[in-house]
Amino acid sequence: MGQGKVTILDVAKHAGVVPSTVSRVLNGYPDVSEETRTRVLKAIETLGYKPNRAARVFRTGRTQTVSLILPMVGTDFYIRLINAIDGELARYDYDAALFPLLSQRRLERYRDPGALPYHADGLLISSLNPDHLFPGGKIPADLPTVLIDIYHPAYDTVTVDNVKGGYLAGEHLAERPAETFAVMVEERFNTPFASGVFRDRLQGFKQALLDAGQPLPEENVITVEFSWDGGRIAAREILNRCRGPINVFASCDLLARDVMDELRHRDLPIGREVRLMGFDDQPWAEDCNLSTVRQPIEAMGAFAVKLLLKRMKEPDRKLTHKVFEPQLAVRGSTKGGESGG
Amino acid sequence: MGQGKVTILDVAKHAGVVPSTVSRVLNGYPDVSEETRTRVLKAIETLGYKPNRAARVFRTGRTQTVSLILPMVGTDFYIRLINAIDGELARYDYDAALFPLLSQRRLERYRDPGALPYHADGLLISSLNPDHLFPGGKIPADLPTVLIDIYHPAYDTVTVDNVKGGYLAGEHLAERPAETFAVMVEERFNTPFASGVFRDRLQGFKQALLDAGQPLPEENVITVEFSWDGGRIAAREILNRCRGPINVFASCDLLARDVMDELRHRDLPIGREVRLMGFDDQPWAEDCNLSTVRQPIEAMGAFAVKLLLKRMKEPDRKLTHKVFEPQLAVRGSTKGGESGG
DNA sequence: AACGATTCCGGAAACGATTTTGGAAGGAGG
DNA sequence: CCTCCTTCCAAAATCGTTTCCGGAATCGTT
Repeated sequence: MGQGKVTILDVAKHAGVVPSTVSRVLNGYPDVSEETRTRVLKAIETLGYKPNRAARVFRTGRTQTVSLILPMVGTDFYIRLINAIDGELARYDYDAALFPLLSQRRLERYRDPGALPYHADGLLISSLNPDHLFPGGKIPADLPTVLIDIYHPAYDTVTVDNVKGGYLAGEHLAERPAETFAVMVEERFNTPFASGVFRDRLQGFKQALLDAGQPLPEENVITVEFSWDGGRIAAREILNRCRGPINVFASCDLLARDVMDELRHRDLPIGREVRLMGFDDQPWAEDCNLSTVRQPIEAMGAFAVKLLLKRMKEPDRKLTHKVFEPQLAVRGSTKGGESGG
Repeated sequence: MGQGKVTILDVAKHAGVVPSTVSRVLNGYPDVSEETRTRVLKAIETLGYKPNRAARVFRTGRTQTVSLILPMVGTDFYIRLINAIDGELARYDYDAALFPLLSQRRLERYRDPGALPYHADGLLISSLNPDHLFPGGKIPADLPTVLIDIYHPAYDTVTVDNVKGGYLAGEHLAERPAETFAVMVEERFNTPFASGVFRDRLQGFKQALLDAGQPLPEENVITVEFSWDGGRIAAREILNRCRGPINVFASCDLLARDVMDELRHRDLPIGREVRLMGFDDQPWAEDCNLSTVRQPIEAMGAFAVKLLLKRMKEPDRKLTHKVFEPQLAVRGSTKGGESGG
């Protein structure tokens, strides 16, 4: 029963009350006697009434929805971020809608202020620079917005200190003297998709080595494309160039795993002659026994949600630029060879 | 200019016309002279008018949106599927909103017919069984719906013939006589997340071996949990149990890659003494030289979108159950050892 | 018994667009 | 000059809810 055309008016009529009373029941407002409440509830039940979301959104101007715009959904970073954000939003009775920027066409559609992502109470943007994303650098719709994993002076931002992360990795490896290499992922700048995190990690890493008096030669920075065997290629090049003890810093764990596979293939014991660090602390990094740098992604996601909700409540509050600290996760892949006591 | 509160009425006033005329201009309807059109357009420009999506949706009852509900977003299958669906929908001027079922809490929210995913013109559900997903098995909102990667008699469905895929793999390996193993991923049934694809693949595989007169012993089916090193563990067990030529069928490529890593670690030449097949044809399978079974995910996504749009146009059309054929992708990991000429 | 406060509910005006209807102006044809 | 058809636009109804206002009934206090 209920052909989907039942309105609040029908319910009101059936219960012998007026629409505003039904609305009060629906929204849990006070000023409704227990008796009328049950009568209305019963009418809703028997008529199979389902509130019209469009009408409600239209009237109230609130969607109880937050849109999350991000480059893609497939990497571990985004998976964890999505999980964290979705979970936190659910706690506050908000829905989350995901909008990956999977094609040029999509991106162009999202330049229209009337596009679906802006049909929300707030906006979370991850790893994308509004300056490059939108013409004029302004987000099409005027929504409360928080940026994640990318810094921008004009928005609330939640980032992790990648320079610091690289520095930690550098410090850690510098304690174990060896010929040192850094494997980088190629970033294409001047696109919305280059957030500069890899550059920052490398910068911190170099600085740490410099501070330790072991500056990294420029030719020891090996840049590879991000493909499934980029790390293998890099590993081979390193092993061709060098025989003694080696330190390798890979700017992300995926890369590190490929390097590790290649080393294992050559039966090189990891952690003694060759030491390896990743970055990200992917879920499998512990199983791999891979030393790495951990980003508190879950905390970042939760913080971003809370920040956005605050911004939605007080549009005029001053900007927040939260920077999370990465943490060193030392495991077997760098265990041997300390120089100091 | 334009505090975000400009309505169609303001535009009309400014242009010296009536709201309905502005609406006609906005929607490209006829019966507007070129002169008024430009006048209205100019008023829109100077006032910075942005149409109110909520009002439009409310009035028209159309959202130009399709919701995609799926278990998660991180695996290659879903990434490709999302890409395909998103791209196809964009071609028809539809927006796509993603709703991964990441937590129990989320799932419960989505049982409410007023939840965000149902605020759309149509619904795509991937890999989830409505019977287990929703109490009573009925989708909360009465929307045009197409199921992907799972069969159900009461809905339009788009699936791939996993039994056939397993059969192809079995046939292929049976031509290369050896002790044969199958590595399975554990599926938890009676949850919304068990679509049965792995079971189907194994069933087809067994049948092929049976038809070839080389039935697969039950103890040669090795079931592992889906974790990063499940494949390694399986590989070790297989190698412990058997010395001669070996055929291994892994029910997905991820598993196959782990098996491969373990074999490589032991310096066993893949493709001669040990032959390996995967399933899925992940993007990196070609680089790995891994024989596998390819699912036409892109075609499935595009077909599902077209089917949904048809269903939206004609709610009474008869059900479609489209089954796509998987294809064998023969590569180096199974090249050697044919028995026949 | 009088009075203000509280509880409960009805009436009606919004919210901002689309859609339907009707009619004025202008042109063509008899 | 009258009729008939286009072309163009105005007027008003409408979508389904929420919210504001106000009045009647009930309650508690003095």
